[in-house]
Amino acid sequence: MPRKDIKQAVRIQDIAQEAGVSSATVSYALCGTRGVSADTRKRILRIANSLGYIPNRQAAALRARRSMILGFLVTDIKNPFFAEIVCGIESTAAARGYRLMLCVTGDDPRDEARHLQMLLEHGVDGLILVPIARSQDGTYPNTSLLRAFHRRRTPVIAVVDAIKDHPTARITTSVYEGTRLVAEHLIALGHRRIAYLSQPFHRIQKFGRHAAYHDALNHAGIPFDPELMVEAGLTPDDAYEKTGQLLDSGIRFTAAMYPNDYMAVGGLRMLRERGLRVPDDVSVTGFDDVEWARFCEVPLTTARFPARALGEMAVRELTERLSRHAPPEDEAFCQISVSPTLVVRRSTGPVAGELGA
Amino acid sequence: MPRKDIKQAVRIQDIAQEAGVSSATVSYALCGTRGVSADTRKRILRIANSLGYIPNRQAAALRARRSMILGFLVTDIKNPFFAEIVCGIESTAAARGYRLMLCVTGDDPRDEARHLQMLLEHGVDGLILVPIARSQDGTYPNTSLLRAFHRRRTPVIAVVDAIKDHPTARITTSVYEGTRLVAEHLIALGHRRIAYLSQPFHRIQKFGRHAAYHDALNHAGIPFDPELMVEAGLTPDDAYEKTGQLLDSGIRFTAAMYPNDYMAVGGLRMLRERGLRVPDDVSVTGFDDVEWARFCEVPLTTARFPARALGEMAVRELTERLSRHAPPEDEAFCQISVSPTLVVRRSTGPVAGELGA
DNA sequence: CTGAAAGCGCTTACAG
DNA sequence: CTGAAAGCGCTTACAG
Repeated sequence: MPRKDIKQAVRIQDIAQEAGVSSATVSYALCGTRGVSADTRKRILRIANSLGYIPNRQAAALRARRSMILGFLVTDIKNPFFAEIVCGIESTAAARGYRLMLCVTGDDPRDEARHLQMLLEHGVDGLILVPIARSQDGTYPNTSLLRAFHRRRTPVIAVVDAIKDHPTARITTSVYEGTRLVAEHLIALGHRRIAYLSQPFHRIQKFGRHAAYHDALNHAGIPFDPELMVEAGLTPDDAYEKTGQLLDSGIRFTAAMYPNDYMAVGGLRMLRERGLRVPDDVSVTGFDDVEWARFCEVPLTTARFPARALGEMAVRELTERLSRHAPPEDEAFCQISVSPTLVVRRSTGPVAGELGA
Repeated sequence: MPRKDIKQAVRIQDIAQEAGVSSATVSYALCGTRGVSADTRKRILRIANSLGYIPNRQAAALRARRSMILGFLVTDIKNPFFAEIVCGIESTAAARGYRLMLCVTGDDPRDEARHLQMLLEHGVDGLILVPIARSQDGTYPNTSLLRAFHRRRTPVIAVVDAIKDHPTARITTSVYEGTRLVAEHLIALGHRRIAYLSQPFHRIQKFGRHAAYHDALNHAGIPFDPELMVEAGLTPDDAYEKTGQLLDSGIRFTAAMYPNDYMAVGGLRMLRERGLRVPDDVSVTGFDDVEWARFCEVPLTTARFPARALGEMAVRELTERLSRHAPPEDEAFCQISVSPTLVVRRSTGPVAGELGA
């Protein structure tokens, strides 16, 4: 028994009836997919408006095979660098009529798999992902799911990091360049014992951060000391911990590099708690140049990447490809690497003494 | 002409054929909506799996009138407080089988309207929103859109802020309590000239921040000085600016309150640039207790609200109501106000001298 | 426990 | 410029 008080949603059919035309005509008038006489169109629009018509996107999606939804899969939204990328993605997508389905993986491959599966089920028109989740062996664990996107002709674009051993479109940040820029800045200031509070090692790319660090030292004739290379988790809390352990170990260093600003603030805090002055006692560097980097305790020297623009570019590439009905052959339709700029602030300075020992 | 190389998506119908049963049985087996003999079920699941079946949620949504999507409308995702709420929402939603459609309004009522409209069109099953967008006259501008959600029996829950003059469910942070806690902490430290770098005034609630500030002063017998109440935008940059202008004006104050941590870091920076020590010269307070608050230049005294839990609660209320098929009568099915805890860190201290003049 | 069939609200060839 | 009709892939009464 249908309840009288539940107002049924108005459909295209209702407008058609009211306007005395077919539902096809209403659809064409509303979407502009085909010419409709000016009179009829105006009448239809007026009626749609007066009836409070709200198109049903599910139905449209089912029939037209496009959902007008983009998926974004990210490891951690609390990292302000990713938050800014989301901003860029959301606003650009909205301007083009797309909505954003947001998935947070917490850097867990199984979570990423579950989310990719759901994104497939919801029929997103395109996928942007930060594919940081890697297995311990360094390979990317979810290639089979990505292939499912490919089979459906759903374009996929990796952002920030590329996907290991899988040729997809990507807009990556040149971590090699950035790390090298930062390292050489420190070396130029006279630092020779530079600690690197790095990411989990299995996530490091072949020609990535570690390579840049090594090359910079090598180029300056500074021997590499493995003791200075410390593995840390991707949060300020872990950077804080690991910095403390490094100080406890008695290993000498005059500068500390962090793989992102988010972690660098954790490091800064530990140094302060141990009574060390930045940059007088230790120079500190971040990576990314998030909004907060210049508001830090000591404004951070860092490598700047245009986070917001990264998100905007990703959406542009995706939507352009969607509107082109591009041939599915070139999975890697976009291969961009964004270069950083070195931003020197107060957290770095010339060497004074050496820390530890 | 259908291309041979395009592999058609496998449908329930294909599984049914392979298994020699009806598509209804496949649907029941997959969703568990009705009993299916153990044998048949097992066979169906095996076939679905081997065929790489991916359910089409658009079709299911259209028929069953539930999209399994929740909408979240937020003013600014770069504010870490909101980023943390998103975390709570996303993980809780995912655990219950819902995806998240994220909309960022930038505190613009027109943008909010556009996004609400799209959320309606996409048929979200529930809506969580931070309804900060208000018109200049202090009323909430998008009530008519919210009524459209109500007509569809789509539950709506406001988070952080309530919706002015519109009875919806809500999980708000008690800004009155928080502000009062912070103000009285400063008063107890001997401060009498407390600047308040407030939000845009038209966004202030009746029994909100300003009332708490006034009451705290009043209670302590301190006269209110309107010069100390400064209107600022909701970003660190604007807080930075306005703090500078306040210093330039020569108005004396020994403490500065900010309406959130995000803005407080902007204030801290300006104070540092002017050579003022915190808390020796000026005490500073934030609001929210975001992750970064304790990593600040000077760790912030602030009022802590459980951001992540807020998001989790909102999703729980929403999904519980959805599964209950609750009567639509009580639009305000949830009326929770979360109380803060005062977190005292290094940014506040006893009065020394007075600033300015 | 199972099946045949209607229908969710659109879009889009097909025909005029 | 317009209409009649098929169909997207599901779910769900209805009937047995």
